[in-house]
Amino acid sequence: MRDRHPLDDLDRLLLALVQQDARRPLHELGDEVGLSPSAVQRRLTRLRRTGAIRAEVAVVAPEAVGAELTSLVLVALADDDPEHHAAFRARMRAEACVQQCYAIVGQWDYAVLLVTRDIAENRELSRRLFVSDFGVRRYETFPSSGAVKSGLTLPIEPG
Amino acid sequence: MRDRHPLDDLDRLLLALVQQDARRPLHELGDEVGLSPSAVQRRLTRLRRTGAIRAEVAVVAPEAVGAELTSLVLVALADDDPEHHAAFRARMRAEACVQQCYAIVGQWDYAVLLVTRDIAENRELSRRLFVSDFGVRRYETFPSSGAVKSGLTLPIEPG
DNA sequence: TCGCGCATGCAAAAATCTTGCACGCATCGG
DNA sequence: CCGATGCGTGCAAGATTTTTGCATGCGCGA
Repeated sequence: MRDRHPLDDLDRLLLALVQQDARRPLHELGDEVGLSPSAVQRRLTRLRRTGAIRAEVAVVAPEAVGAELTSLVLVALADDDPEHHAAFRARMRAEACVQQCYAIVGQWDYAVLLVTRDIAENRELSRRLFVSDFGVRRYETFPSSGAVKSGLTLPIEPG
Repeated sequence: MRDRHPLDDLDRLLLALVQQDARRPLHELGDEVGLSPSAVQRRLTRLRRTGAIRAEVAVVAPEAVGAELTSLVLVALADDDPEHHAAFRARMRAEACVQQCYAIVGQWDYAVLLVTRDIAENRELSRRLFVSDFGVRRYETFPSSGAVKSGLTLPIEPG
């Protein structure tokens, strides 16, 4: 969270590297950016502490764990009642199958990325998450027929 | 890719752990699942080799690198010409600002998650990516006013 | 029953990470 | 102008972690 430090080019370079592969040893990263292993180490710990690096995680293949169906669900709530929105958000955060959820502006209020075992589970989940309470007015599901690209790899430019 | 092995419960448990935090030492994971460090190690390398673990990456905070604006773009191509689709997909894969892109079924063909510095860059990018060539018929942009939940954390259940 | 494949634990060896220390460099105030 | 101070660095020792060889145990099929 705390971006006390403005991030210099070396920081950005390191971020670009570790967001591709977080397992590379410090001396390798060091070679690449022209820094000693310990300097790299200290920068990384600072980036972690300040929140520039949120986490270091393994990316699991959905098929490998039986998550065969990914779908995008657009949701519109019935009103702008903050309570309804808060409840909806909380529900999204709590539900494991909700991989991502963005509040969006336009004719829809939320975009939800749902990962489920199959169509049945998806439907069951939708029925549970997107109706009645939470003040959902309507929702529309777009099943994915395949991820063209998926990841959290941000574009990082110097400067 | 190769899911030669069916993944037992320990594998799933390990996946669930490392997808939360890929930096925990083997002996810690071992304690948690009841396995020696080397056994954990061998399972993890197998999971990597078979593709169940796609990558281990650092999750970078978008704001930290000047990516202030995330938006969802729904895209419909003009026709089902495989060439057009292939070209479009290639373009999506190539573009750094395209974080995610899913082929979807319904009134839209693709859902694209665009990460940009600001509205100007977003617009510039859209103009470049979603018109003329690639056979894009129309597209609609939904700027995100905040991520309720974002990550690649899959639900992993035993069995 | 025997043999084989496979996963495990253990322990040694290798690699990596961590940390204390001294130095260089820039900024700031006297 | 000059010394104090803060900050980041490299180096090297020490701690931790990862990797690997080896022997064992278990399940399954011949």
